[in-house]
Amino acid sequence: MKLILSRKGFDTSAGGCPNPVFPDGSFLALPIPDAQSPIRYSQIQHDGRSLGPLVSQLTGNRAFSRKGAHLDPDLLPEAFERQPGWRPLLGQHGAAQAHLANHGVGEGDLFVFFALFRPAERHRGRWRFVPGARAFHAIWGWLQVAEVWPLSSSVNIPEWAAYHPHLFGQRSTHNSLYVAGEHLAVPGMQTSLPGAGVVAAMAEPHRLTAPDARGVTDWRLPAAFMPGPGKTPLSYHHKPERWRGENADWCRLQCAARGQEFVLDLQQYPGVAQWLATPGLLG
DNA sequence: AGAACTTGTCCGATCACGGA
DNA sequence: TCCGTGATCGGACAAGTTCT
Repeated sequence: MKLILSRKGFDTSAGGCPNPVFPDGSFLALPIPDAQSPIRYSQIQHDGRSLGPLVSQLTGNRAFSRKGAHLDPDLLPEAFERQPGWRPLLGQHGAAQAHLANHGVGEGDLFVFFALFRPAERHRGRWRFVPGARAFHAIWGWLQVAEVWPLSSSVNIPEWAAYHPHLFGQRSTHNSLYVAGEHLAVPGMQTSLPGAGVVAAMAEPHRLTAPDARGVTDWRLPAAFMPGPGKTPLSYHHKPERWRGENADWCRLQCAARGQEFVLDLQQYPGVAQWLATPGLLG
C-alpha cells in the first residue's frame, strides 16, 4: 500500500488565494479554475450553498461564479448533481500521472489531499481572509483507489462519470481516472469510513506547516516519515538535507515547492500507516 | 536540454483604518 | 475630511525536481 500526499485546491497561481477555514473550523478546498470544464462554480454546493458568491468574494473577482471549475478530486456526493451509481473520482494527467504510474500507484493505494489554507471571516456581509492570519498547508481529504481507468484510448466510461472535467477539452498524455472504493481500509484502522471523504473539522493534527514555521513549506511531520537506511524517501524529497529529526515524535521537512504528488511506500514506513489510522485524522 | 509549475522574495501601488 | 501607517496585492523573477 502506498500513500500519496497530493496537492489539490486553490493556490497562489491556480485560483490566486488560499482555501478558507471558517470560524467554526469547517473549511473548503476550492476547485481550481478550468475554462474547459462544463461545471460552473455556482453549480457546486458547499454546506447547502452555492460556491459562486464565496469564491467571488474571496478572490475579489466577480466573474468567478460563472467560470468553469475543475471539480477534482470530487469526493462529496452532495457537492454536485449526481447520476445513479456515482462514486468519488480523482483525475490525473500529464507529468503528475506519469509520476504516479512510475511508482506503480493503483488499487488499494491511498491519496491524502493537502492544500494551502487560511482563516476566513465575515466582514460587512462578505467573506474575507482574516487580516494578519498566516496561511499554512493542511490535510483535508482522502481517496482510496479501487479502480484506475486509463482515458487515452476508447474506454467505456459509465454515464455517471461523464461529467468529470478530465473527459472534456484537450488533455495531455496519461489521462486517467481513479475511482474510490466503498470503504476505507488502512492496516490498524478501526473505524468504518467511506473510501473517499473530507476531514470533519480542521484541527492541529491536520496541519503540515510547522507551528513555528517561517514559510508554508517548512513542514512538521510525525517522526515515522523520517527516511532511513533501506527506505525510499517520500518522492520529490530524496535529498537528505530536506529532512531533520526534531525529537522522538516529530521530524521537519523542507517541502518541495514544485510537484503535486508525493509518493511513500507504507510497507517501508509502517509508522506512517499507524499515524493515518489515528482516530480523527481522516474522517 | 527544455518544459512544467508553486513558492519565496522584492518592489511599488493600493487599500483600510485610526487620529487629528 | 485629510493624512500617515501598516497591511495587502499584483507583477516580475529565481529556485528546484521531475517528466518529456
